[in-house]
Amino acid sequence: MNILQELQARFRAALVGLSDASDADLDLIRPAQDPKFGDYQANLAMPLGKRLGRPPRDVAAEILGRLDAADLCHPPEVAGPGFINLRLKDDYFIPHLQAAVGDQRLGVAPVEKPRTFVIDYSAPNVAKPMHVGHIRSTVIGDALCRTLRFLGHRVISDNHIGDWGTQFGMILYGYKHFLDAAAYKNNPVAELARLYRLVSLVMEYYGILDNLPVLEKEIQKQQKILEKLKLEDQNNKKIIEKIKEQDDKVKELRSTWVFDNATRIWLENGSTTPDISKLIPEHKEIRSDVLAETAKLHAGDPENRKLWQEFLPACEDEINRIYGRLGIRFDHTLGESFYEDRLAGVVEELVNKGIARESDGALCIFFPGEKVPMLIRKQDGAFLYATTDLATIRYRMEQFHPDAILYVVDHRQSMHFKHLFEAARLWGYGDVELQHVSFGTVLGEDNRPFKTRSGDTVGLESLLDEAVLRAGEIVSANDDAKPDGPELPPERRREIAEIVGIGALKYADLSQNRTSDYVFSYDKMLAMNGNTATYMQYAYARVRSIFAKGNVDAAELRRSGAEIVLPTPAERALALEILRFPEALDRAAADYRPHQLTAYLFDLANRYSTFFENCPVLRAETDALRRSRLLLCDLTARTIGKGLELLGIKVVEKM
RNA sequence: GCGCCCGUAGCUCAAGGGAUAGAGCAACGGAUUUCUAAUCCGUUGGUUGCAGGUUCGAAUCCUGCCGGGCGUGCCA
Repeated sequence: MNILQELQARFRAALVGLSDASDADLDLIRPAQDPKFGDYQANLAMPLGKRLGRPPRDVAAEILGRLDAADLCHPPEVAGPGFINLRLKDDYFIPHLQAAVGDQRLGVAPVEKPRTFVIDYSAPNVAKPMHVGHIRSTVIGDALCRTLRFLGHRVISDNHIGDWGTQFGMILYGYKHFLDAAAYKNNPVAELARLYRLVSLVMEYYGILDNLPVLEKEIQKQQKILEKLKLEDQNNKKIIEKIKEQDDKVKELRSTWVFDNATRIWLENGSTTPDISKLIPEHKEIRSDVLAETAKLHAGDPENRKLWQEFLPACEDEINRIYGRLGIRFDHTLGESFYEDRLAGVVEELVNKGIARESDGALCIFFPGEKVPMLIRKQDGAFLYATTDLATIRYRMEQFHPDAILYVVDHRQSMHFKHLFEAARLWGYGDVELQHVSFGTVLGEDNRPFKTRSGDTVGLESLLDEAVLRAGEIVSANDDAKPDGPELPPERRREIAEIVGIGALKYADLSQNRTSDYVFSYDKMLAMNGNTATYMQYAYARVRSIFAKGNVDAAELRRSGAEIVLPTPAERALALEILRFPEALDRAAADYRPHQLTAYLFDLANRYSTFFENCPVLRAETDALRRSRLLLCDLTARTIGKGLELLGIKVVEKM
């Protein structure tokens, strides 16, 4: 039961015949901003009055004259310039609450018109360990899958893994030159990760070696420009500004040089772990050789192909282990390699249709009014990720016939997706909704991209371990402080810590508007106050604890036919909040923003806390009131549990 | 240079063109023989970067400026 939808339906009927009214006006029916305005408010009389050329209050009065909602709410009031304030009758919504008691879906009706979604998220490069950068895509994508699926849509999740790129060339090179056979036999994943790191360090060394002279030249050039500027009119404000800008530019170049040079020395004198200083001289051509290994793989070289087939399962096992820990699964894992044999055909067709054309030796798709094209084939004949993405769209359209394809990818790729979607439309895929569900960067508490102290990106697994470790400390401290003494054995504490730690990590990400960067903080995500998973899990556990303490069987209670009554404001507020669950899910799904759901859960948990403070449950004055309150507790817990489940977060019975 | 995004309380963030811009943290003051205080209640704190404009109504839409991030032809 969606109260908002019901109100909108009633208003729609009341607006019939009122010229110029449309469904868009119904969007202006909302939950009240302030309790003193009632439960819901309709703000549609103002724009309507404007369009009809009549005083809004008159329009509001006319609408109310036609409105048939006496069963839903008390007589509405017109306030201010024409706000219509609506106060629901308890008799109206209590039966819906009562219905939710016996409903697996908590009164959330499936959508009338299910759509088919393909959701593309996580997409790590499987040749290297997952890191902090993968968490947002993975967590947000998973939450969207779960939420849309629960709402009744058909959802196909597809992990478009990187299993065909240069990273595999690096591992191939490493395997052929640096392999520790015993280590590989013992733990292939760890050895491949070691090889990857080794090769990338040596490559970085030669990259820097090449880059330093270029930097020096550029510094000289920019320095000259700076000197010239200094000779100009020093009273001109614009010149002074330019000098400052130019000075910053030079400084930045110099600091890059200093940093790169320090890295060079660091790599040369053997202070790295592992020490690569002895390897450097023996692998002067590593960068082109790695590319050659990649090219050989793509060309079908039997040895490289065989090795790739050997590596891939190990790499996939590794990421699957982490997905297992995160509770994430995919319907499909169709990586880049899956599309390899389709790319040439895609390019040929785009050229034949006149969508792509040659430019500087590459094949490009140009867009009206845009300077930069999208490249679909390089000068050397190799394909690019744009090519794969186009082939992927075709495959998904043919295989799944989706109404929408969502790409949960960070915002830095917005131009790529703009181009990709435009190209897809030119190619004939104009009907499908193509959405870049973008998100910001994960920052450290210094407001810079989250890195370790030595500057490496943080591995995803160590992130999980740290969150779980800290959660464990909190769980133990709390259990030790319980009034009747600790009740959790060590292994149970560990299980709870895993759920609390990983839940905190996910929730911290999901509760933020995905479009902005977000600042990563263990302390904040594990805080017990505020909008955190821990607070929500705690609210859930407290409810369960009441049932345990009162020796109440929740399932039996639900079947008992006990009635809900709402004698106090705290109970009424909690009851209404429970019924708003469907509205929150709709909002979260509408713009693919899970933080709408977390915000709702936080509101719900807050109302519950107020209720919990004010309304004794087990010690309620009468047995009827006790049973009513137990039902409210149960509904709250189930709603929190379901909401968290849709976010991919688990709950515990005790914590 | 061009393009995209962002700028809200000391900090981290909310706010569907709607009434007095809200939370958490921090600070301060209260509540506990706990139905789990990992809590609750309250106080303080704002020129929503600046200047215009559109509108009955702007944090939100438009224009310009200031500040920041990201991207910008053969990586993904």
